[in-house]
Amino acid sequence: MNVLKFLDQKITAALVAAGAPEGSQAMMRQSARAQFGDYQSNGVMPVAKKLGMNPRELAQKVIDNLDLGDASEKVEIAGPGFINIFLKPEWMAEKLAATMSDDRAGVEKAEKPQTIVVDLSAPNVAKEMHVAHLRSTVIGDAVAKTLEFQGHKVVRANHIGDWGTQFGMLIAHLEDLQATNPDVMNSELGDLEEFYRQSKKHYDEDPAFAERARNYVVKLQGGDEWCLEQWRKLVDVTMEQNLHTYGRLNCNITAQDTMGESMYNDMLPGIVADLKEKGLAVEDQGAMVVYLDEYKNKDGDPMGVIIQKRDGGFLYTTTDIACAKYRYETLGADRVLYYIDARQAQHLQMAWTIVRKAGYVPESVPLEHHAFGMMLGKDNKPFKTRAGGVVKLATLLDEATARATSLIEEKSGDLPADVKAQVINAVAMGSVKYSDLSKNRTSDYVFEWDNMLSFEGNTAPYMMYAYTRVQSIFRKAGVDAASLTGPIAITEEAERELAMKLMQFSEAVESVAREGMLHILCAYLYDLAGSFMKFYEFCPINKDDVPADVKNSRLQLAALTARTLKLGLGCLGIDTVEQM
RNA sequence: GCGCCCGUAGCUCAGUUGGAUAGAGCAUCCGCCUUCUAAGCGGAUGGUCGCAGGUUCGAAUCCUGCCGGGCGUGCCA
Repeated sequence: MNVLKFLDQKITAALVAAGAPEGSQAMMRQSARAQFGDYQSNGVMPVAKKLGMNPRELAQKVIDNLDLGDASEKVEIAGPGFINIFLKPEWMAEKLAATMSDDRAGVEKAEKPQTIVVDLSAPNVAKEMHVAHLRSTVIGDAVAKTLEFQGHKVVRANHIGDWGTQFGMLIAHLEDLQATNPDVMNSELGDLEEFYRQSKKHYDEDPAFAERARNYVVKLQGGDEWCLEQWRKLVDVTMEQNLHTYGRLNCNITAQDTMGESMYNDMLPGIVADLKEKGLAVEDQGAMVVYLDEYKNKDGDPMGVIIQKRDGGFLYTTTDIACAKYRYETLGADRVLYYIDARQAQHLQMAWTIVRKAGYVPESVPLEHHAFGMMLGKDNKPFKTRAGGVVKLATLLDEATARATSLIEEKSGDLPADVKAQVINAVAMGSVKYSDLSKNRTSDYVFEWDNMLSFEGNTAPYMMYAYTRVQSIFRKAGVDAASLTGPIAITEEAERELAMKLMQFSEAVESVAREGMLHILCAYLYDLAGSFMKFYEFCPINKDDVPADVKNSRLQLAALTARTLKLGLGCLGIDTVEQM
């Protein structure tokens, strides 16, 4: 169940019964401090002000109209008019005992399942993924997993950069390489970054090569078979590598999810014609332009967005307009989430403004830009290596694996080889992902090896470790977690704290689904694991002097902890292991 | 020039959309393994929330102005 929602409904009703206007908010929150109870309502004060009442008097009237049944132990007014709610341990115990038979750990299925398109990852063809791609990939996939857990139909849309003028030089360069080595696709293209660099260099230094490249651009756009074939090779070899990386990262992004820029080519002429017909686009200096009053240019005039160049070529705004249209019309999206760099915010807003004006996607279908910040170096400036380049994502993952290997050799060298390999992988990939997921996605973040590959404190291994401790308890007890029944008793403080955390899983999940902020789920799981660690220290289970009923109760709390951690980490795309 | 974003402990970051005494991790220091895995637990140190005003019962959060940084701003994506 969702305790917050339950209390919010009760207090809201009581607030209205106490004379507050319809629509008043209870403003329920988890309490900031233990002394303020488990939950607090902050909604009385604003209402009292509006009504010209004494807030504490109104709070009292709210309490008089409040019926929480056997859920609360104490409800008190504090400070200027807060209402603090202390839940009854017996009530919590009863709810948790009921959750034992729920393999979703208390998270309800969505009332109205939606089709949600998640735009994510978007690597570029003929380039390797670098660390900046981590955010879009990992966050997008985790949100997708969370939404799927809620029962929504999710379409992962991998908007790869597979079109544009750069393909002329890439095809020309590929042609040259193939002339000397017919098997180049299978051998030398292992390093795409180098391939791209070489072709760019050639393009800049050799006029004849550049001329051939430009010619290929025209032919490619005109649908030339040979050019398309070369282009397809580049796309395939790139995506083969990227799919391998997704697999390493435990991201469920497949070949079927690849929906690159090129996919919308056929739609573009029709879009431009339609916008012109609707009077939204006009010709200016040979180009087709949409003027938007919502945005101003340097001179303070409405900003013009070019949707078709003078030479007839299209720009990425046009593609993004077509893309939004496609996702609504063809994919049947009820909601579209874009995990894209914050720098593209204005561009997306403009494209969507046009989409709305043209009526391609109704207002009832939200287009949400879930932006994230840039990657910075230690000097707080945009991140670059000493050579001015980028760190390849594969390099980061290799380094993580190497570090995890030496740590696990040191700490658990005697694990069977296959188990050990599994643990190394889970720890390495979990750490990298968690370091990204646990940060508020809207802010820039500093790339630091040690920080990103840390295995101590607020990291994925901490939670994985908590999980293995539960498994260890069950191995020692010789009990099957699934077979447990009977009453749960909450008496110790550590039990109470853990029980409260266990009941708040659904709140974290719903928050993620609403806002796409994974760090909220990370923070929740870290709190949960922390509560369990304390419980583990202070509430023994497999000890001779522990009464059978207490042991049975604590085993259930442990079992629920494991289940919640596994489900929660599952939403993040982080694996659990049985021992480590 | 205009627009958007950012500035919180030595470092990396939270701060539930205006709530109570600003919290974690790392680092530093002190305790805890013959007791279910010490990748852990308990405790300590560490803050003029960039600066200055304003709004109100209440501001890290909202408004204004500065300072500092980043990004974007018509024919790349």
